[in-house]
Amino acid sequence: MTSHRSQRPATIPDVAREAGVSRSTASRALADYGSVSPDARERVHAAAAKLGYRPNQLARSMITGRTHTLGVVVADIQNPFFAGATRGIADAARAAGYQVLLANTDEDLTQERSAVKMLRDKHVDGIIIAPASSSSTAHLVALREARCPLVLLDREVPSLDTDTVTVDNRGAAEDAVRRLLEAGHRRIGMVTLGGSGEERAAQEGRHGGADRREETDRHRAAGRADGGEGPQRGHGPDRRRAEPPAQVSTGVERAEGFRAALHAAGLKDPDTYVRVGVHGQDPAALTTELLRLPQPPTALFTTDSLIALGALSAVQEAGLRVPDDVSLITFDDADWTSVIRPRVSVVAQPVQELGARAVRALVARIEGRSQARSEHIVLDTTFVSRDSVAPPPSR
Amino acid sequence: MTSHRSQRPATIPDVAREAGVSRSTASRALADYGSVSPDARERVHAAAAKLGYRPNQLARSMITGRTHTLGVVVADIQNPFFAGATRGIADAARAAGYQVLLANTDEDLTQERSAVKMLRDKHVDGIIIAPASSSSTAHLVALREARCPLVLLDREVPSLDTDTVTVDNRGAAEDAVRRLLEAGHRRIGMVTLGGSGEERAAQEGRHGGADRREETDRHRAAGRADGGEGPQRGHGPDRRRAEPPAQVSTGVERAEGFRAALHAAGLKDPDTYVRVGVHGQDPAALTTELLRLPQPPTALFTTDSLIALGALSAVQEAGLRVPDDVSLITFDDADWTSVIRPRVSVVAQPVQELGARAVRALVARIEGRSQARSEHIVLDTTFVSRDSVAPPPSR
DNA sequence: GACGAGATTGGGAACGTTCCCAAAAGCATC
DNA sequence: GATGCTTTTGGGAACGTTCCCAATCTCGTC
Repeated sequence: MTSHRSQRPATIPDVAREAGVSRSTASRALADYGSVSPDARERVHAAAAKLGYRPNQLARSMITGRTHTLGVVVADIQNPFFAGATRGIADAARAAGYQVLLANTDEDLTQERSAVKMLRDKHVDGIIIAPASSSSTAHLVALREARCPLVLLDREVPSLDTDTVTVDNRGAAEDAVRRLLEAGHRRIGMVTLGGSGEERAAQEGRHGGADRREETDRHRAAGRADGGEGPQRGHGPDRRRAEPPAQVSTGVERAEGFRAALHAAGLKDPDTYVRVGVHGQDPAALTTELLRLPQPPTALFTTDSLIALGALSAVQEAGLRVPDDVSLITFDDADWTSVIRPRVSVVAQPVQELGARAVRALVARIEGRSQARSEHIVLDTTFVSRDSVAPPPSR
Repeated sequence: MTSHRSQRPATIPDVAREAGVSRSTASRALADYGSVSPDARERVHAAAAKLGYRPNQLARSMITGRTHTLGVVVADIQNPFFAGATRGIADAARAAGYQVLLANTDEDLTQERSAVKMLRDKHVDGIIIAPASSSSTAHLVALREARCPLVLLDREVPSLDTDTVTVDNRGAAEDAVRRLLEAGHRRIGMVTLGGSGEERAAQEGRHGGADRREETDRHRAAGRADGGEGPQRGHGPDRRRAEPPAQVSTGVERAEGFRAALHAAGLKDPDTYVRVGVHGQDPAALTTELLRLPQPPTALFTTDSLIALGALSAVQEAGLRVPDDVSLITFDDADWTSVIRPRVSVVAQPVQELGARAVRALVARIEGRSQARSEHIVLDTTFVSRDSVAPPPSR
């Protein structure tokens, strides 16, 4: 086969000519629709094999309006969480007959917007996105208006009516923190990273200097610790920059769960030990800040495995030990958590499954076999109890 | 703008009509080529903005023959090495104005072949691949024959004349092992994973027809695994399953470096402590096998961070400690290697840079600005000395 | 006012497919 | 042999763009 080693790849007209039929008949025989006589069908297939014919998907997409391609927009493929989710997406997409066009945004809204634009221009059949912001969502709204199927992965956007695949972040965080409380901890720290520096600077109203941004972020992060829940609001008029909207829903929800647990235990000022950094910031520094407090936390709750690593190194740097001096629970069951000593107790998310379900929901939407109402899939997390939680040190 | 919220997205004819010019003029004004009067240009741009015109890249690709899309085929996006490389690829591609179509093959040749086929059908401008096999490469050869730009990432295929981006695996491995030797070790184990189970099963001869080709490959690869160095050949006929062919070039080269170091130190039977598993196999089990030997190795060399994790857990399982009982060096500076105690000494590869260089080489090839001869980029590894290497225990 | 050079413009074709529809062929029935 | 039905076939158009080329316009010069 493929004996004719012609320069130009064979097209349907070529195959038709070789088989002695018309374009239409050849097309029907190859795509297997309409009616074709057994004889013609066979000749066409033989000709196609002989010429090494491969259908041009671009041309096909032009006509059918379908590319069989899914756009995937994530913050950071290097984060094991997203690597796992992407893996799940890739596998499920392949199984469903779709390919994956990947964009990495580094939590940067500008990049996210341009990625979405590109994906639209390339006419992907649908998009799976872990949006960098739950507030700046014009590009996502536009997507919906253009009737482009859209599934939100891991993160939610309250104002957007679309399918989502998430976990119960609030509940899982509350459960994890409750375990720390049950171990006897009263001073529990939370370290998380949320939103992009860029967006925050933009929201602050100034956008010029790149380093001023850092500075605002810092205030913001500190401010975030001030709350966001109603009761804590009335700080006075000039604290405006002290009430930053938490950018990604997961961060917000986990913080809510964190607070709820503390609240239920009758602890006040739950945000004393909360540190929210911007993406790219060193979580170790944030942790060190906590550990240097006059009354440092005796337990730490971190919202992903990379942050946990930073926290761990800050703890070591401070000459402290897990779990004797500081207990630790983190979101995400990274590969090292069960090998490192002490093994780290984690809130395990079904990362691949999250991606796979997103694909299934998206494909269902694309292929028109799903109800009008948007679907909100919430998968279970699993608390994996290991050795990083102990009672607080007795002083 | 975009006041006309029409169902069908605007096309060039729409814009032309709105601006009162012809299709051609509109196209020229938008794509900015040929000559267009300032007046016409302005009217066209105004019309485009008003209608919210977005060029259809599919149609454009049909004409230009360029999709501005790069195909990326990797074994496992969840492996931090590939996650990092993919990250580098995604970033560099975006910078160069390309998008990334991702395929995950799980080291499975069948999947790899079909991924390559799909990418060709979608007319990607070029492909970056970390091939699962350095011997079964018909699909890659076909790619070359179709003049599809191709860059090999991380792994080489000797028989294929194309650009490659790698590190000096042999040298880096030799250097690492030499360090173990210098610390006084004489029994050094190597744990690696190579090739896919599927291919091996096929190569063992049981797998139906169509694979006889594969079988010949096996003999070749086996010869290669023996070192290619004459002296070590004669092991006797029945040791065949003790000499699994390392399928991917990195595995082979690292094994070569390993043997070269032992050889230079005057040690014989360098393969006594070499364990090669198939992809998906548990590296901990392989390690345990080594540790249970009557004369177990006092140092371990692993070829990626996931294997190191497995080795580490086997060492712990055996009640041994790093580095007191067993020293460890691994390829790949995963995030946890500097946080875990003891910190693990590693051969760090410039993962993102590897991906970025692959993109640059590929884009240069695509855009025709590279010489005819294929380019072999070899990046430097860095040995990061930490705390996992100590002298062997004195008995 | 005729001429030519250069800018500007618009129509037609092309890319490779699928889809629509009308024509042709096959075949049984009256 | 004409009629009607079904199967098979092929030509034309369409998708939305870019490219080619010839036609027109502008304008300065003799």
